[in-house]
Amino acid sequence: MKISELSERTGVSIPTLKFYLREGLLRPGTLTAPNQADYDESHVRRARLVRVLREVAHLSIARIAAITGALDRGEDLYEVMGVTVDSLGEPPAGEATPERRLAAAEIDRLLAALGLPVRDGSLAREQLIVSFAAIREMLFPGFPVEGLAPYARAAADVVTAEVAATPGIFHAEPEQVLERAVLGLTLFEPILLAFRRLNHEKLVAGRLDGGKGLPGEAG
Amino acid sequence: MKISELSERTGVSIPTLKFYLREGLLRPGTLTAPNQADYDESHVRRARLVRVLREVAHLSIARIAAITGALDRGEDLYEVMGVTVDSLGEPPAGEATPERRLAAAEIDRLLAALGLPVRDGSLAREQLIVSFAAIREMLFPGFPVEGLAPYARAAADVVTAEVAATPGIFHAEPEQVLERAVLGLTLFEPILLAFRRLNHEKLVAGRLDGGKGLPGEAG
DNA sequence: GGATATCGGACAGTGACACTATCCGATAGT
DNA sequence: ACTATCGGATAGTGTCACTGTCCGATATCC
Repeated sequence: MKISELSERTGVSIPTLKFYLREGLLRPGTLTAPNQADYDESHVRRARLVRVLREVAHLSIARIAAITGALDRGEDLYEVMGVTVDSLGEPPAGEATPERRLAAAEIDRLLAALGLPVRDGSLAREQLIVSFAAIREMLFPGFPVEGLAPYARAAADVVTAEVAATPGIFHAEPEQVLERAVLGLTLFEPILLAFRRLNHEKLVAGRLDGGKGLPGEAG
Repeated sequence: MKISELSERTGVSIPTLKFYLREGLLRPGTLTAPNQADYDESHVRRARLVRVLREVAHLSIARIAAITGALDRGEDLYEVMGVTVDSLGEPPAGEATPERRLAAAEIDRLLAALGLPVRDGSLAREQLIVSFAAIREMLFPGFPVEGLAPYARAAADVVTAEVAATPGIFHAEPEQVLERAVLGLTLFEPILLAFRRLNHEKLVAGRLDGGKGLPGEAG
């Protein structure tokens, strides 16, 4: 198919598809003439993957390029998941303060105790460190690492449920296993967050007219 | 204190503080002369709040302005939490397709069954809808809304643990209850996500070599 | 009390980002 | 043959979060 059909099938505009081609998010089509290229179903799937990564996971083009690069290079599942984990969210912004270094040591201890992988430079690890340090600095001074255990447990529960719900996932065609792993990792994140946010809203709503714990004007 | 001291105490540069003042994230100091202003501890706390919202939660200036606006207007806790929930993450990018409208109806049904608040225009609800629709479209066609229940349960568990861990939180000084609620909502999100991501990494690592860790070059 | 540093405030400029527009000569479809 | 569309290259756009510069006024140090 030509680029116009690819555009119609995916809802991505032609200039944007050209941009994705330039950035390497989309592999070039097969040239049938110096200025005619042929795109196939894999391009359709890829364009949709890029769109969902942009619009649902809100990843930058550079980070999507890292993921599609790993996919196109034929990396194995572990490598692709690592790249994807390192592409979700942004790298930490601040500096490496002493507090953060202390937090890092404690986080590493906790992760080891939980049997979770501690890749060097893992973005998930970095985020744990900066969030934990910020919690200690601004919210609960002296907060213990063990206080994070409920989150680790909840996350493990969710992943266990995910595995139970998708028994055959590792037995599909190899090319699509990787894509589906990326999608599974990213598409359920907003759901988990949304439920937590709504639970918080529910909590304060209950506080307001169950016990009138309201600190507003009434003080 | 003057702006230079505020800058030193918070680690935020003077031009950036001026920018925050212009954008209304920081209330103006008390003028002691036409070109001399006095800042206090509330400004220090606010500047740090803005920083953590930028660097840890990655919120845009406009969204932080919505939160600080609610704080400064003296809105009640429920209102502030609602504004904060609507400021976390980005609004959905795509269009309202028929699939999304169907997804919306099912999500609303699920939320009602779970007793979660369904404010009109709630960003959390929107994110549930677009993610759920994307899951159905690209990952698991025919995926039932009930499949989201494990996420709702995990989120509820986490919030329950949070409440249990912070018994006195609603009895602090009113001004700080709101700030702490915002911080509690935002600072623990990256932690929950990070643990899920690491659990996924662990899962595929286990898949690859039956329990070993890294696939490295040999993979 | 005079020199110098810093002040608050206004406004312009910067660099990154994600597209979007325009132009080109070549090819496809009728 | 003629018009629409093609792929590819280059340049331009709008937004965002700062950052830099300038101003006249005030604080601070000798």
